[in-house]
Amino acid sequence: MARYDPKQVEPKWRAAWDQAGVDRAREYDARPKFYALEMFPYPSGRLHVGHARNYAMGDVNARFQRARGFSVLHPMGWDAFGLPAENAAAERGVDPRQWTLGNIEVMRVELRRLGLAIDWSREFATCNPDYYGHQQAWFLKLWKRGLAYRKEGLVNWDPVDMTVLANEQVIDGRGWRSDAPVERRKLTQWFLRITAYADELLGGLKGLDRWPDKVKLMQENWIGRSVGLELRFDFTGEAPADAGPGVTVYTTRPDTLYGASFLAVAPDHPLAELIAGRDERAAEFVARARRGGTSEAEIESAEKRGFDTGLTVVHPFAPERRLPVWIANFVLMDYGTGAIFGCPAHDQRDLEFARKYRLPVTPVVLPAGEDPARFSIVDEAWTGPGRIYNSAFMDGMDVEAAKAAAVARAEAEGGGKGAVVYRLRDWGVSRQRGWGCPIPFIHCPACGVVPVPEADLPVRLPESLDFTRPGNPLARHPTWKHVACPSCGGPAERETDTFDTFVDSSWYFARFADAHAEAPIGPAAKRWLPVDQYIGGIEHAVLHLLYARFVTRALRDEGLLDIDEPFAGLFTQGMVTHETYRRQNGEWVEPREVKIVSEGATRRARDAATGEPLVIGDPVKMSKSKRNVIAPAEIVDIYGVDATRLFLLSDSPPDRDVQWTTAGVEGASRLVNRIWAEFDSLPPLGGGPAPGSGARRPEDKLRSGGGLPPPPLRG
RNA sequence: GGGGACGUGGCGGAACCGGUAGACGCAGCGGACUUAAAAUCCGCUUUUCGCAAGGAAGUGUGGGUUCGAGUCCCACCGUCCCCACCA
Repeated sequence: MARYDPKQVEPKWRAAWDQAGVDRAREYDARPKFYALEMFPYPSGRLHVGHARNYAMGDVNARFQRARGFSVLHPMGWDAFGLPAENAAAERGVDPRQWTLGNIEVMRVELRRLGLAIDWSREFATCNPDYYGHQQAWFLKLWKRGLAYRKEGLVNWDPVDMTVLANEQVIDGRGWRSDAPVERRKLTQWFLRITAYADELLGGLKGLDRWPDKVKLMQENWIGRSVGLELRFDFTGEAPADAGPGVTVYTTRPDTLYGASFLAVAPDHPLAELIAGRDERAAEFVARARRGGTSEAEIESAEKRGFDTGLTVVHPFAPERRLPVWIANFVLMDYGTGAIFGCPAHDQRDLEFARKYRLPVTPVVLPAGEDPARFSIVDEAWTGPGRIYNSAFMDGMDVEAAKAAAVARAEAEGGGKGAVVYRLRDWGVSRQRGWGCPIPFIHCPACGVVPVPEADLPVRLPESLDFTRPGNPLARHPTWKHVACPSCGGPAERETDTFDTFVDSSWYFARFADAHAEAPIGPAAKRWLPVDQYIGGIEHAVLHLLYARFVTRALRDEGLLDIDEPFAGLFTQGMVTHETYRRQNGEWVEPREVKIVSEGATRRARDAATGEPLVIGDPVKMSKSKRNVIAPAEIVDIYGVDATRLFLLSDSPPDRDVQWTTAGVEGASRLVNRIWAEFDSLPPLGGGPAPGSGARRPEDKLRSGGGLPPPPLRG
């Protein structure tokens, strides 16, 4: 065979590998284990070159580790619940299950064609009751431990589609499908208590020495630990009877307490709601503040607005001072205590607020080199270091010493205590969606929230659902939700919310380790976990990777796992980009319709059919809207798997973006051909002359000066 | 507003602990093979001066440390990413 023909060679070896079962992971194997995993795909229906690059990397690693003598587990499955299936159902009337399973069939064929060393015997899809039933089982266990709970919380509510949206589904303050302004709405939702592990999740990062620093830093910032003081300001005179003795605020700057000129509570703070219930103007203010968007533009332009409740509190360190209590739109209910003390001299937001409502501005931190008699705050709050003044017992201290002194005094006088607060919020896992894992609970008018008995798991989705109308199809299904209460036997209703799909992906790696086990996590998980090398996109740096780290710990405490960290090594690969092509009228043109002409060093693009000149745009992430998507199947057809993979892995460092170019894959293809020709020209192993090349021996070939130079010697 | 990463030929990029800058690939130029082309193979290819031998400059900009800096330090310019009314 003179030339390499991938169409002949590749199927032969794929079949040989399959038959020999070389990719099967063996449980009983004396060699040390290696668990290689790439983030499993959503079955969108078509394999993307980004997938091809991701799985080629994982495949190279899996084969390399096997060659090094490890017993390798390298599985594959499908993150199969999610919105695209519902959208397809709504738009084309197809059944989400059929749509999803059909996509899996197509993508499995495409993946297998890539010749990946995957143990397909462990394949599963998260939309299969065999998988999600186990998820329901461990969720019930976490509920019994108090790690899963229901509470009323503020959510992004799409008033047109009538569903909660994840933050990622809110684009510039509007629902991504309906384009309706998203409201902040109070809704009772299921939560997982990830905050109980905040400290451990933060501390655990230190041990992850095979994770990119960038990802660890992003998680650290996301968890956002801060040390400060919780302090109660007591009401003066007549406060509403049910308002309690005062308002508890949280601050990281207790050193600036003597600069306080007001208190402010969030519009959702119980006190604000209490006032709103008695005062129409307050109610109006609260309603308006709640409507405010969370998009970047809105926050930047959002004016600081407040409502004076008329209540006053006593300054805990200076009882003669009275401070007004405001409701302010810039105070967040779900951070700290939902209430702050305003120190305009040393906080920019407080300063803007104070200027608008003519509240006093008293500096208490003197920057080095300033004269205390002359120093004043104009437009910019001073947030830097300095010496404390105007502050009684803290006068003369530096900022850090004053913080400690203020906390000590607040604790001694009983009104406050040092407190560590995290930016991290509990994980809201409820979605009003029909194509997801049902949350296994039953609402009984007599018994309240009752767990589905373990024997009744899995709680299966009904066979058919109506996705053509907005809202949750499970909630309006005629029969599905009506059940007898497991506790009293009376009529009751199922929970109709389903899990956020990040729950599905928070433990799949553990299921792969014992994919057919009776229990959610089988005994073989002990052998394989943790994942030794995990590979995926940087876009999951926080959400998926943090959720998986949390669930691993929660399941460990439940006795299901015996590891702290799910992924010992992490690698984040770059995206595959491609040039874009546009007509003069701005219309995007697909690469396959473009002819590239080189004129000296400059490249020009023309429409391959009409010759119309096209504008070449910078390489950007492949997307349908810019029509610059390359389907791996077409490339593999032309160049074969090896050339395609070689190009994707060699043209650019794996953690950086790679620009897809036809010239590049052609170069890779030439190399594959040269290697083939080199070996093809050698005599067969049994001796005798090789066809067409004379009786050359390998040594002659290496010495002949032709072909590749010898590799450099390395230490 | 806060945090982080990165700036090297026409292009993607290499250079590991501070020690020959530009590996490898693409594009380009020249040659071999061929009636011709494709394919393949060989050579050249940072810029600039020079017929050549050879010389000079050169890793975003300006400083600094060092015998020696793409690499370390400071400032600036630019690009990208993450978070963001987080008290």
